Amino acid sequence: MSEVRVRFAPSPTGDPHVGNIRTALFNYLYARHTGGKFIVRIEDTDQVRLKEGSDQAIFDSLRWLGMNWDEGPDCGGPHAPYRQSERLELYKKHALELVEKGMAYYCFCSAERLDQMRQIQEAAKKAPMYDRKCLNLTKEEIKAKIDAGEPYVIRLKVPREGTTEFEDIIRGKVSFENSVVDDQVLLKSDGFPTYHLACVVDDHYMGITNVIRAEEWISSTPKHIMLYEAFGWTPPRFAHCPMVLAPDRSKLSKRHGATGVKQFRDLGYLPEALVNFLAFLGWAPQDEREIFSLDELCEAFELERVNKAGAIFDMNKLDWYNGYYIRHIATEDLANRTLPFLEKAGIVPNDHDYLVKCVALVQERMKNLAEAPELLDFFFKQPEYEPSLLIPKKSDVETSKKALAKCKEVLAGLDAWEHDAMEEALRKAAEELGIKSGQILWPLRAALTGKPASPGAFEVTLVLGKKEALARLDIALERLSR
RNA sequence: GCCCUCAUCGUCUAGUGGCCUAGGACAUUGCCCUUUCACGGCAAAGGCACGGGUUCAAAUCCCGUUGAGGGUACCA
Repeated sequence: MSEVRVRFAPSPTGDPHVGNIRTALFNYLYARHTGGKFIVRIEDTDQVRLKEGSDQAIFDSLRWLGMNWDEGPDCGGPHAPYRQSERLELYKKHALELVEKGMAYYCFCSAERLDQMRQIQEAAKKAPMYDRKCLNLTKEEIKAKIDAGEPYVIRLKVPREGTTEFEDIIRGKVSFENSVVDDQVLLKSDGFPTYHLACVVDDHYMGITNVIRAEEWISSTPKHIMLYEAFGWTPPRFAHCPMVLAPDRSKLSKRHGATGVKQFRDLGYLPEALVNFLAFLGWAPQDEREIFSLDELCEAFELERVNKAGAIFDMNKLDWYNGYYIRHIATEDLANRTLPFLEKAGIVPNDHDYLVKCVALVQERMKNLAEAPELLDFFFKQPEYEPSLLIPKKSDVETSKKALAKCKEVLAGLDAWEHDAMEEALRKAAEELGIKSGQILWPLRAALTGKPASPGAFEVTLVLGKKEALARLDIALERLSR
């Protein structure tokens, strides 16, 4: 058995969609699991949909998620070029070869005529299909039209009889009546190939052994198989992955919110979380583990275990994964990753050790990196808050004043600036005042953080330092006295 | 319309004829921990789309129905 070779073949139309990236992931995992090669190929055969900078967005996204490739437009390889717009001659040559063999033909029909034809067919409740008007043009007629500069396309001559079937790795046997397959355009009038021609030619010459792609391609697979047969090539093995769906079960699209990989990065998702989540959309291991690193996925992934049914992209689960990874990476690492988000919010931590200490306190509360500023801002500036925040439920102004004054006294007199001593001293203080610990700890915490929810009072006090803590207590006391 | 594909808790899924009284995770609810919010722990609720077969035995096999998704372009 020869080496597995798979490819991710996106068209450069912008920030890659998470659904496409999930397909890329499955390709990548299959390649790494089998010790095969993972190839990136840019399918830029549609000049209309091209978007500037897409190649880079694709490379960035793959790299960000940790998927590296063995051959591609940027790094080359034995079957370069890996950008279809640079292989036009090859496609044209093969289209012509099929015309020569009588398996494809020139078509001079205008877009308008095709449109009209389809409308009539639809009105008659028939499947829209090319009517083969140009199938029987004579050599002379064809030559005359070409010489006259008439635009043309080349169409595959699909047999009207028989069936075409294939064994899908995920779905098993899939079969189509040839009579429902249209005479697909192979070469467009602008000289570019259609996807169908280009991917078959490239997959053949690039030695692709397994075509792993989304379910939406099932219906075009018979056309591809016919092409392999027409050229006399052995088709690769096919595996059609389930679709990634929106919560309403429709195709996940922009109207459902974030769909691009870069969007998720900007929203504060960790690549580890996105990878783990995406891998579990349509695949599950044999055991009940939920947490897998990319390497562990490579180890465990089996194409045969991929599900058939479409999977809804569940943000809740993604959030859980993200929170999980945030809690489990090193604090130092997390601090570095929050930096861009903090800076964007105008928080510029100049003391790295201090930042790490602060991050440690919010690590188990953070669901995504974008929350870092609102979780951490009070560590870097005096917080704004309503005085009422200083008064916990079942307490009152006077008690809070008393408590805060006592805090000042206790903290100022504390020699050992560490957790246990502070806790002991403050709890004792509450006892002396005859109030519950919550009646002293809530005001303290609120005075320091300005938030109803935050890390614990002792931890925050410790990190903020004696001087800052006392200053904030003064401000709190002042606010309560207004 | 036609063609293809699919169908287990709300969601992602385990399950390949008896280990299923259908397991796990997310979400939800309750309790515990607790100065708050989280985290963590414990518990609860919640599912084999429907109808026929086959079989001693079916979530698992077959047929049909329904529903959902995809395709039906000189887009990929």
